[in-house]
Amino acid sequence: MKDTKISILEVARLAGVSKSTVSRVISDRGGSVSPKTLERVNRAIEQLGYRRNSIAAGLRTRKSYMVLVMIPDVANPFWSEIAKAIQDQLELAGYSVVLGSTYWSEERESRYYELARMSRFDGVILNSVTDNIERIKNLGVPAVLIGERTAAQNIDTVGTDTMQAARVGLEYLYSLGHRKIALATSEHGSERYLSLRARAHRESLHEKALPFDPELVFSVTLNEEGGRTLVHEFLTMHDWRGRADGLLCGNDILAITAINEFRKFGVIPGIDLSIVGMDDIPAASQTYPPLTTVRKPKERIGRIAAELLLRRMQGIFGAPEKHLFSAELIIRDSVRDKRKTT
Amino acid sequence: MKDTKISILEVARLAGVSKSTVSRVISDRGGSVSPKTLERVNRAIEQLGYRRNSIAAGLRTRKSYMVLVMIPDVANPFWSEIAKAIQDQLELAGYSVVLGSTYWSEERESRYYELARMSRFDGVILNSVTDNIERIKNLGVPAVLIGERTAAQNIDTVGTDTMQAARVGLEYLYSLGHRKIALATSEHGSERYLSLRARAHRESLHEKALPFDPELVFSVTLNEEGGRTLVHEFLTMHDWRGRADGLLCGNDILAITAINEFRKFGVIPGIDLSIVGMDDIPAASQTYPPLTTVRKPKERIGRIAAELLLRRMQGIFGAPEKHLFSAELIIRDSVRDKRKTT
DNA sequence: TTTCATATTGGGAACGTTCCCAAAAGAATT
DNA sequence: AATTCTTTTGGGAACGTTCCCAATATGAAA
Repeated sequence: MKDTKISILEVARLAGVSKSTVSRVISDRGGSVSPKTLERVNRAIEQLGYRRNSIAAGLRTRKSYMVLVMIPDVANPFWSEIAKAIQDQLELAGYSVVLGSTYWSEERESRYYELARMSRFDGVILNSVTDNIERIKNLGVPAVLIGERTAAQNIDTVGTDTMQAARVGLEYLYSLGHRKIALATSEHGSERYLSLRARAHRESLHEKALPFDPELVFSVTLNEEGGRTLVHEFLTMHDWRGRADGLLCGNDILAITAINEFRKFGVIPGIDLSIVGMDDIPAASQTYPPLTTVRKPKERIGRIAAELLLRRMQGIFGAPEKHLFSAELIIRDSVRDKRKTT
Repeated sequence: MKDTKISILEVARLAGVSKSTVSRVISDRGGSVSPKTLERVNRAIEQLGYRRNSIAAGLRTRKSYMVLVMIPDVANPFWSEIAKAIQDQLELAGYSVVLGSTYWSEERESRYYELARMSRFDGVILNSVTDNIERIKNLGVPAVLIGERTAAQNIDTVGTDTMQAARVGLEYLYSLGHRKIALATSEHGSERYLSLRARAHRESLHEKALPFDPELVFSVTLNEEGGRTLVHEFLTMHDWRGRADGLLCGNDILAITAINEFRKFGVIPGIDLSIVGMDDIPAASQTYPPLTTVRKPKERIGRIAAELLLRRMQGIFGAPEKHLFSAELIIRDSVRDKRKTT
């Protein structure tokens, strides 16, 4: 009932030319064809409803024009915005983007690695839960890593300067008079994030000659559940009002959840406790009060990663590149100006 | 420097067997191989770092074990949850899921159609912006449509009963004493949504013998921008306080944005105006006040769609199936009980 | 031991393209 | 008209698998 396998040969026969000529017509690699035959071949294609089998073509050319973008959570706007930027850029160059969401599961991640290894994609852009550098190099195709990965020496990476981003938030809190600043971040995935943010936290305190209270460092996963855990732990901390006046969250999901949770328990964010997020996802401007956060250049990260991969796929190799962007403070309303007398 | 094309033949040579035998080992289709040779072949594979070229295999078998899931917006939790359910189900059956986000762009949609047509995927699950049935049938592979599509006669569809969902929300508002209920929905994509929800709205009013005020039907896109537009239009409506006491939104993104926007303008959601959303995305429980909404069975939709596609891909054809689920009211705090005296 | 059934192996022919190179056909130059 | 150059065409040979079928080895039954 359906199209029974019409290949290049059937087209060639109908058009009265050779398969090579048909191939020249359908593959845009500019083999010269006379206008007359071009017309004839196109008519035959139309008539037979022929469709090119790109699997077969890919077998011969070793190109699929497909790129795998593997990220932890497609439902997190931070990631989906990066993915969108990548997609925009790659499609301009004729590549199709395929999204893989690992949902932080190593098993899923392995699946996608397997998929990529099987010569299906021309390149991969990824943020790996498990930082298995060997596995990435083993893909056999160009790969660009997203995120700050100091360990990944020989791989192209594009990311934000995590420490700088954390410091921007901390400095702001300090500048408005906060002196007891808590930190909520994750141990999920690479431990480096924790240490980087934690390090920024500690260094900041040290510079200002402020005391370091280890209980003010909360380690939770960077999702809504983590946000609830955070608030629970925070509020059960002994004398928290005396101990903390500010809170820097590892991402906006955490911060937004925290804002809502705190309010449920009668703690008014931005009054009783100042909160600063990280990433600047769209929802950050929709909270009550709107969230002050540190914006990461998501669009830029995606675009640069795509450009870099594009170059690698064109065979332009060279020393691995490391792109590290700095983050920018977005002032909204979740931080109180403690210098003002109330 | 890298793996220079090691094929099945190199493995066969090293193991001292024929390529057929190696093929039997790597493709799990259970051709019998003696334990001894199995062992030898596996060692050779290991030793050479051989990796199966699934493009070549796919050319021969006409199977790719990849499924394309094409949805409008991967960043909307409603869609990403459905996608996740599909993924879970299909992976169980050995398929890999590839996500395509069209971001409501017809051009992107066309791209994905093209991709799917090129014999790269074994099946497609999609929610199409443009409801081009012909195009879907032309894919040449099994396809399952997500959403209520009465027009799509010959295609398998899985979705929620839009009218019933709308009615659930409306009935609830009515039962708590609301008599002037506004509706915010979209003209985006298929007009059917508008008419279905609008129809439910009108029918509901009619049943209760309530007057129909055409100005209480707002047509906006189902995203944050639409939410802001909605609130603006709503508040500039003449004598809105006298004219409306409830608002049913076409999806939660709209409702959540509206909640926040209303508050900005001093209108307290759940007190001054009751708001009901639709979908029940996670963020709905995080608003202030938490959003009363109508839950669609996202996980179920995804799972059933996947199971259906799976059956089709196994060659089990038959009459097109139409699965329509009903939605369930989730009561939170954005609707006021007007029967109580205040 | 012979005979038969069964399990295991190997060799070519697909699958549908593109690539390479040579041949043919035109166009331009002498 | 002969020569050279350029454009257009065609015919195998890949690409790396799986499939089909025949051939061989193995084991059980007679």
